[in-house]
Amino acid sequence: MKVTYADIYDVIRLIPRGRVATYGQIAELAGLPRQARRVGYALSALPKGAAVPWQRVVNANGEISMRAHPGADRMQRKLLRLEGVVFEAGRIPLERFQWRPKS
DNA sequence: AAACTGACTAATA
DNA sequence: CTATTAGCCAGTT
Repeated sequence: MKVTYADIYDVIRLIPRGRVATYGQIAELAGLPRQARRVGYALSALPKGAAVPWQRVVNANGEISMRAHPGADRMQRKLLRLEGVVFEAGRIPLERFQWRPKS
């Protein structure tokens, strides 16, 4: 079946406040195993003003991934800290903050 | 229709 | 720690 960017956005909307998810994790939940990259592609195409908590998506290392817009990584960090997510040595301890759906 | 564009990950050296 | 490699495709122009 065809998985569109909108489907990926739907998964990202499920991430609770104060939690983060990795690209690979979202890819898997969206039915796209091993296609983490496409999640990144979808986010880069995210329309301005879309109701998607994009800041809760980080890479597998708990770090913020680079993007075209300069300074955006700094803002992402700020937004996450406001939600209670802690950064240690420039990264998020995923064992504590990664979203675990269903459990 | 065809070319171009991108927020990744895991494995290996 | 860094570098390289293979795996992946919808949306926009």
